[in-house]
Amino acid sequence: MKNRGRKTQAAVLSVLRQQRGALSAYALLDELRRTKPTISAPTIYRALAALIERGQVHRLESLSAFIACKDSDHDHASILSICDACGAVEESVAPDLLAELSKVTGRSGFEALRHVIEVHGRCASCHDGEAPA
Amino acid sequence: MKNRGRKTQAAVLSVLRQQRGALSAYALLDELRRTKPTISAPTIYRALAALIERGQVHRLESLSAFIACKDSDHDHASILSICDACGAVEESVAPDLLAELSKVTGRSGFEALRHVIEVHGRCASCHDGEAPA
DNA sequence: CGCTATTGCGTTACATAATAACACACTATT
DNA sequence: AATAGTGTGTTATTATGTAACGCAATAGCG
Repeated sequence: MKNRGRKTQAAVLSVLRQQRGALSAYALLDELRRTKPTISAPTIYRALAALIERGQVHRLESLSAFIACKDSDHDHASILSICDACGAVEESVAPDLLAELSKVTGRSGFEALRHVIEVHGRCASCHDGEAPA
Repeated sequence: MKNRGRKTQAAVLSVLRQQRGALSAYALLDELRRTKPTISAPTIYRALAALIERGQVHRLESLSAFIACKDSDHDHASILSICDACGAVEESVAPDLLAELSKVTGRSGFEALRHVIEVHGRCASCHDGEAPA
């Protein structure tokens, strides 16, 4: 049988999709316990690992948090914009930029295998809403 | 007095500089305890915060680890190449790339304030040394 | 169809990472 | 010298992540 753990994975993904922002593993845990009180950390982490492997979930390294991937199809790494005010996360794709990045790091013979690109700042709404003074 | 905590910061920086790769906060702690057995976690974290603030230390978000900054002068964010085989970390600077990145994330009105760019892979030595089969 | 080996999920229990909150030391000022 | 103020060092706790074990589900075999 191939999909033994898929139930948990589906539940995790479903919760993540309901969120506007990212969720820490333990926030996710609390959420999932509402319907399945016995669930525990490694279960979550394994589900997350599988989902990340398949590109359905991103881990935000700089937040130790997780978010559902929006666009279903991409093998390429994402650029994640994180609003530090409201927690909203936006995905961008820019293959040219990644190629450029690999070129820069490759100058010394480094072989790039995985790109982590996270940009912190303010989203449009939070930026506009700021007090001008 | 302005430099009360500077002793600790200097010690932390000194240890980090002796390393080829990055050090976790607790590895750093163990190291520092050799000369100052009473030192503890928050002391380290505060020293690291100050050093990071001044740009003398980088935090590797994807490793939860820290490394001394090589080139003394830069306000701009670094691109960090991390060899997953030997742990070596290399810094690159590419202002054009950062500008480009800000442009991409800025399409939706996002204001970029801090860039986290970490590239995992193999450094030149580890790449060359690999078994071809 | 039941028995047994295999695989991998779920859980318990623990390790690592980070920080809140308190107590004290040093400095500057009167 | 006494005192207020600032920030450091420590204790204790919270958060994050994982190793290792045991069990459930399945597939192979008699």
